[in-house]
Amino acid sequence: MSHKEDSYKFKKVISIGIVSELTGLSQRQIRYYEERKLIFPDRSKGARKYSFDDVERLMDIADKREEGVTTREIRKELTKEVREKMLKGQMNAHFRLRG
Amino acid sequence: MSHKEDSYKFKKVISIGIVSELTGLSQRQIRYYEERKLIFPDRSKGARKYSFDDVERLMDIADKREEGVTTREIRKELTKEVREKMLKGQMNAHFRLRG
DNA sequence: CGTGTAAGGAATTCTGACACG
DNA sequence: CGTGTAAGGAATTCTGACACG
Repeated sequence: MSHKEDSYKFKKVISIGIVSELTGLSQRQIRYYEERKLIFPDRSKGARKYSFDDVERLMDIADKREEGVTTREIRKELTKEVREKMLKGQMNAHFRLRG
Repeated sequence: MSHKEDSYKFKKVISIGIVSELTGLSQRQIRYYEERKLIFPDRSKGARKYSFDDVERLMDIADKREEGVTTREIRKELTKEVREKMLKGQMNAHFRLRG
């Protein structure tokens, strides 16, 4: 279930300059989306570090912004997704327990 | 045959400071192995950028160095591998052509 | 040969703020 | 609200060199 490649996708090692090149977003935009809690980089000695997964998420955010979706709405969608995943986890645990 | 994860593994986006943390090698060592043609980072505005594949390769190099293998020998092994891969590619082409 | 280090410069990143709308 | 920009500082990276062995 867990491949070695998974670590590549989720390991936060990319600096903001490269993320900006990869996504086409300005550093200002990327930092702002963090402020709005849409993205959660790690920090290595103060500097933000992103994963490939973060880069993909930023591209999704960019698409939604172009469609006119506000950061607030994107944030809500994220919250909802997290809520659904937790519920799913609960249900899995439930059915696992009951056969 | 080609997964999306492949691009994660080979995309050169990691700066030398992070590679140093990831491998435990000093920046001096990493640059020296490049000088000896054991590793081939990209450059983004002058700064070296490495892939996860490069990071793994550096760990292999580190292991060999600890065993006392010289950079020259490691370089020879690499040359040999490349030679073998080219031969294999030739053979694949050969048998594909002849059924 | 392989690695450490000090040196000086150039490029990167960070934060808080002002601007505009 | 979302993004641009100038500002000043701190941390990063680069190269060529000297050191040691």
